Amino acid sequence: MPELPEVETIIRGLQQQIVGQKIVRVKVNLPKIIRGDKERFAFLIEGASIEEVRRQGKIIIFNLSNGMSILVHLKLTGQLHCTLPEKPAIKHTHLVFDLSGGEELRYVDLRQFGYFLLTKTSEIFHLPQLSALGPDPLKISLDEFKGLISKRSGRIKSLLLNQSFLAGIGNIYADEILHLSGIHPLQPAHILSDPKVKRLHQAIREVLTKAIKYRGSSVSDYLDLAGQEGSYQRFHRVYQREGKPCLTCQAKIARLKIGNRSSCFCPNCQSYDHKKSL
DNA sequence: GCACATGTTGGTAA
DNA sequence: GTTACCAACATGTG
Repeated sequence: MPELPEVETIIRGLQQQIVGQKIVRVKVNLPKIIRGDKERFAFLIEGASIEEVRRQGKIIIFNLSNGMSILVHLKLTGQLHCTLPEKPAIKHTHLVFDLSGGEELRYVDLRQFGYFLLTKTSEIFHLPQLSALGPDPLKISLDEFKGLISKRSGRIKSLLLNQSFLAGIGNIYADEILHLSGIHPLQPAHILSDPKVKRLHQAIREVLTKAIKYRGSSVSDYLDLAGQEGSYQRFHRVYQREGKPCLTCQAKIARLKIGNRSSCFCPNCQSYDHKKSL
């Protein structure tokens, strides 16, 4: 479930708890999680210190003291846990870093879709995983956003999920953002009226900022570094609420498959634009 | 057991 | 470029 707010919560935890520590030892339980050179992965990072942790979109980047960087994508069910070594490893613990501070950083991933990718820090921006990402949804200006959206003819729901358009929004927040901005998920992007584009830009900031404040949404699996749930799911207005009354107008929340993803929305609150109103 | 659902994205084909 | 579909995988629900 980790989308931008969950990943942001995790990197803030990492910045507080593990930056500055040395990676003493690496245990790989499930090599397929490592992209690229599985054999040398542990060898190349043991002994290096973690100098910086940041994110780009949903990707977590660890910069190490030896000129290497680790990219981590949690995909659907990846989790990073920082715990004392005494704590028994839970099922699906695929990777363990022993840290000089005495704790362990563990990677747990039920569905095994996530990955760790080791690369030279100097080559990081040549990686397609990073270079293909669009701007950060919290940083893009309204004008920039207008420019991008006017060039896209696809359906707005799919566009919000497209990481090369904006990096970080996933299925939960796309549905919540569209509801807050009153836009139908099938709306073609380029014929949104100016006021709606402005509302959308605003809704993106509002939803993501508030979700970060509440440390993300724990729908089924997501937990933060300390194993704690987020609480933004309390504020979900449409996501996974098919058939329930809209919290704004009482109409029944509907669900559609759009681009193979389920989309929940209120047919009454969320309407289409035809680019006439300005 | 079966059918379908679940946070992501990468590859392929049209 | 867009779009649609299937793939990776484990588990839960009806």
